Amino acid sequence: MSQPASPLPDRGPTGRRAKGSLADKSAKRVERPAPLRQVVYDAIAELIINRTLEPGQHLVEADLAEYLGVSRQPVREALQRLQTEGWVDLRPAQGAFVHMPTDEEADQLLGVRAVLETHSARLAAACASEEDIARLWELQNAGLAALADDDSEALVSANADLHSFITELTGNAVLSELIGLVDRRVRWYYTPIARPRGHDAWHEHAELIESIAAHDTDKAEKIMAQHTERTRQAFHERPEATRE
Amino acid sequence: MSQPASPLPDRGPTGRRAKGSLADKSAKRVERPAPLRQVVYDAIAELIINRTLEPGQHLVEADLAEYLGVSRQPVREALQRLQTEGWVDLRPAQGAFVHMPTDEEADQLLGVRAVLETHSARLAAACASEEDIARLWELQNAGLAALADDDSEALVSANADLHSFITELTGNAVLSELIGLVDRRVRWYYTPIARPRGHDAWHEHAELIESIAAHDTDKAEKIMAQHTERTRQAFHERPEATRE
DNA sequence: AGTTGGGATTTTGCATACCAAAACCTGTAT
DNA sequence: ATACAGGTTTTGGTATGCAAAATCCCAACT
Repeated sequence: MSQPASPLPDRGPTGRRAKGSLADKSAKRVERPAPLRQVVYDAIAELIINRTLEPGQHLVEADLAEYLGVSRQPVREALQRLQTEGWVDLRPAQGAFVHMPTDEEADQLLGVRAVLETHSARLAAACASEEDIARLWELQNAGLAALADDDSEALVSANADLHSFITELTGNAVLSELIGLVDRRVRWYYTPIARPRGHDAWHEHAELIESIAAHDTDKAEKIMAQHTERTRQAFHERPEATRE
Repeated sequence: MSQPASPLPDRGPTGRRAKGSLADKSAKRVERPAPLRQVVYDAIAELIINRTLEPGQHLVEADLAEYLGVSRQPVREALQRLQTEGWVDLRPAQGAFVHMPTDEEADQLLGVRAVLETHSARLAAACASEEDIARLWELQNAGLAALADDDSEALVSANADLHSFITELTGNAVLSELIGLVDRRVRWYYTPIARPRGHDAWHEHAELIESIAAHDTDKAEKIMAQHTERTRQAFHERPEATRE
């Protein structure tokens, strides 16, 4: 045998799209209707995040399907993706249960986030362009506005936007994807401390952006390390009332 | 409305398993037959790793289902998990294509891996017990044996075992899960350089284990940073022949 | 040559129906 | 209370059907 033949029927040449005549970059595809499983995923995730579905609750496929007006198939697929991303636990032969967050897990997530974001800040400082910096200040101002309005939800969202833009600056797709995953989960735990932490956090953001603008990698790294570590501290010192 | 009522039928109390009478720790459940989707996942992943299915190849659900002797459903579910873990790309309305690894992506993966493993080494050095150390030396010897046998596959496997045990030492489940994900993908790219890199790598491992045994967190961190960075370098200097 | 256009075919995405095995629930007898 | 027996629910998987979308193929046209 000269080479391992595929056990699957031959489907012709593997690499389509061979010659790139029309611009490869900025390939803004035609708008495609989102697959149903994606819509279902978003819907269930939203129900979990806003606590409509409580931690520990048993999610019955048939019930979800009926409630959302779809069949069991997309619900099953959504639940499995929700598992891989930590929103639900899938117990064999028993089904899906809304994940029960523990303090220990939150701490671990915040720890991993700190490491990834710190590295991300260093890379971002190394390669941010002028317009990137401008965009950073825009996002910073959006956050300050939310802070002034005392809008907790907008604050969390603005924070996520700023951090996620920094990760994109790194040019490391793998890194930003990973941070995105961790951040979305952190956000769930984070909401209760967003308000008290807000003032300090956005002051630290300003320093961070300045060091990125100056391409001072060491300083950016250091500030982000402090920033994420303080968020972690804030979580541990959060008021009793927000604990389940 | 006093509290957001669940839109789903009431299924009684949410938290089963309330009172932890029997030991919660070391809960070694009854052996359960692996779900079919898991078996299918492993099978397809194996076919991809050993290059039976080539990068870029179009995977047709029906063909895979027939080949594996199952229906389309478990194949679909496996393919979707394979996507979230980077093995295949799922294009809407077109199906699954074996992921085509690029040098850039490999570099990004190795970069993220370096950050995570470095942090992991620090934590491991902080909290490794005597028997943990003993186990580390066992794994180290297994690696040296594979090196002596010039068994490339065993070498990659032993390397993965050692690194994965170190991540478990951290006691950070989130961290070890994430590293596991990244490592499995790195392994794919890594195989071609395992042999030349082998000798140096296992020498570095010895230093690493020593510093962990001495609970010297700074040194462990530093050595792991060098170790992973050198692996990254080795990848860039790999022989032409191994490039696709 | 090269490109355009229009079916025919294939494949996905989802719905529906059905079933065995496992887990759960309940009531009764110990 | 505990244990047991039987009925119900739920999962996990199979099979099938079908509309929409993408692909492929081939002939007609510059």
